[in-house]
Amino acid sequence: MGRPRQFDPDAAIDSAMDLFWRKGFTDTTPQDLAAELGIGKGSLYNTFASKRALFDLALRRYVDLRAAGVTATLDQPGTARERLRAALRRLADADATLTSRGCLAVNTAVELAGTDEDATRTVRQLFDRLEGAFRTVIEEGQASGEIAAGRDPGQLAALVLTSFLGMSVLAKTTDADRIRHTIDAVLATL
Amino acid sequence: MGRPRQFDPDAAIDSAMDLFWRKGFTDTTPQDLAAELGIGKGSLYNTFASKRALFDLALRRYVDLRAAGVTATLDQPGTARERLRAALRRLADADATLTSRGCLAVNTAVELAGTDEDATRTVRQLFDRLEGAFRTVIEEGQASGEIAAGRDPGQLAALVLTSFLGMSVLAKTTDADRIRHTIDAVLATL
DNA sequence: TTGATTCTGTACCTAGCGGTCAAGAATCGC
DNA sequence: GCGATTCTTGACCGCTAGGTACAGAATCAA
Repeated sequence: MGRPRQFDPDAAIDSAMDLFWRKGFTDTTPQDLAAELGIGKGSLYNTFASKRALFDLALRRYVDLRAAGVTATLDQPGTARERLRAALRRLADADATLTSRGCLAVNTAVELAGTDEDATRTVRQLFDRLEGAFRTVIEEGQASGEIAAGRDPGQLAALVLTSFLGMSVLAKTTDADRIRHTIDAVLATL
Repeated sequence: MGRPRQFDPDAAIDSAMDLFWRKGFTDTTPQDLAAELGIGKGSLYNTFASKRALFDLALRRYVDLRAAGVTATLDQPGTARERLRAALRRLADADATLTSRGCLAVNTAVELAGTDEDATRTVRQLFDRLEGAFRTVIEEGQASGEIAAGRDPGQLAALVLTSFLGMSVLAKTTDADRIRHTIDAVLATL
């Protein structure tokens, strides 16, 4: 009972994710959030405990979305190489475009790691999931003879992950073309 | 004439660089800076136009220090591979240690790119300088037969740069050991 | 000395932050 | 219809940010 909520909290988290993604945690104010969600500040704080709590939900959603997106792409049919390229493209496109906001997880790592253990853990979780997914495809590629079997798949996966993180940084200072070239460079080494 | 300044502005920039490096631009307050430099806020603003202007000086200094350090390491005697490893180690050690503050340029790219064209340019300058230096060593390695000559040196240099940026991000969430492993992974692909 | 000049510390200013609260509006069970 | 309950709006609050003003302290030229 009681007055029904006049907005969808779930959609609100999506919008909040978008804002935090574009502006970062610190530079996003409660005003900004309320305006973006189209609600009053009171409703915001009535539904979410604090700016920080909302950010947590948004970050978790981002991590789930990314992880799911990448594994889905990697599970598509095709050679290991093709699937890896598609996955990196997908990540890069989602992150690099739209005023080059980069990757929320990377942005958060840089902004909050060291001061916020919770956020750091969530970010690390995404990194680990991505690395694990990369490793699986690489091993498949090695099994099919498509990728040289001599090299440690864990090492290769670490390289791919690190390159992706680097691309997310690069995306903030350069154009999408350079990102695509970098993807080529990564795949050429496998 | 007039009362002589009671602190060294040059040393002040160094201290400021250190603070900005650890806490980021937004989270560093004029109070913090004055305290760290051991001077009053009045002196701070009498010497430097604004927090932003001080940051600019600090960032430029960082860029010069890094660029000089890397080229110096790469100019040392040794094989191309050895020199590259030393350079990456040096970068990683300077950036990863000490409460894992990462790389000031990377941090700045993530925090300020998109809203601050000046800072973005300065950061991009460092990235370009690093990539250029990497490329030179790689070409030397190819000439001496130490690195496979078949691959585009520009592509390899882009890969090394991107990996370094990725490591700077990773450094904020993981321990130094993982960074060292990643360096190995990068060198193994050359 | 005295003045002109430039530094120094501290009090102060305005704006905006993250967050709270009171008054009213919807909904429900009865 | 009437409470009880929960949401919504918008005014409000304490605090700190980035920055300024000002009175005093050093210096130098004359």
